[in-house]
Amino acid sequence: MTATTTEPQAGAPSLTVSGCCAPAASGVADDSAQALAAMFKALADPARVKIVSMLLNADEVCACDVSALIGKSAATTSHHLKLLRAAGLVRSERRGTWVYYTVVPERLQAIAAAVQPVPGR
Amino acid sequence: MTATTTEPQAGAPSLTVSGCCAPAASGVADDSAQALAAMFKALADPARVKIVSMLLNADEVCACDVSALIGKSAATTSHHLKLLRAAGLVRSERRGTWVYYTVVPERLQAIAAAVQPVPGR
DNA sequence: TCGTTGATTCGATGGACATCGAATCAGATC
DNA sequence: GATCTGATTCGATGTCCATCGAATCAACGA
Repeated sequence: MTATTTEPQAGAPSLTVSGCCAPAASGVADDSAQALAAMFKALADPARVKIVSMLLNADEVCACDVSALIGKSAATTSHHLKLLRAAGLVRSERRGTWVYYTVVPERLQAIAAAVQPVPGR
Repeated sequence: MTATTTEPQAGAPSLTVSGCCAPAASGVADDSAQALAAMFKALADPARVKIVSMLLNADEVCACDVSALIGKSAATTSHHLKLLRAAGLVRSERRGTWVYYTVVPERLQAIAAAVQPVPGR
């Protein structure tokens, strides 16, 4: 496995059903709901929220800094980064001894779009 | 407890630090991260994603319909609705025998804003 | 080649949560 | 008041997860 692992690149599902008028608010499909819930779950921890916050304010962050900034052990930090990577929200790149993390903007924008209210409502 | 319980109405925290230049990507404050993580956790379940999806596509939904649409028991449905209410993402209103749920747009927009990349980046 | 340092994985543990059946509460109707 | 129906709460249970210490892996420098 190389530095950047293969992550899910699902086409952004939206909470607002893209098709036509549902009979009585059918809602999103089962698999879409599952995919979205997985992304939300990846952010459902203060430590991971902080990590993504850091990445949003600096294009890349060294893993060695993450541990100190979230105040957790190296093992726990690696665990959180792994979950974020698995959710496709961040990417990792090894340069020599250090590993740098960057955000995946498309995925975050997908989340933003998912919770946006229907325009015509 | 009346129909509409008291829910958190925290001013939308943002993952992008609103203040000035952080020394080296300090990230969001501890309490803001916690508040955001709580909102994400409220959506970290397919059933709750479906519920919010329904509410985004219909201005209000009867609790009696929710149970059928997510395919869970009434008790479980009530549990999920309670969590969404506690997170301030939905509101409930009792009208006679039935309870109707509506989305809280500000809160969802807060989530959307939180994962939005910094404009000037 | 060896020791050093950073990153990840492994194993264990304590706590949180999704789920449901049963019980209870809240209105409405008779 | 009695009863019916919908909504919520309670208690129990099985599973998932956050956390850390220890072990392992990866790259670099002496």
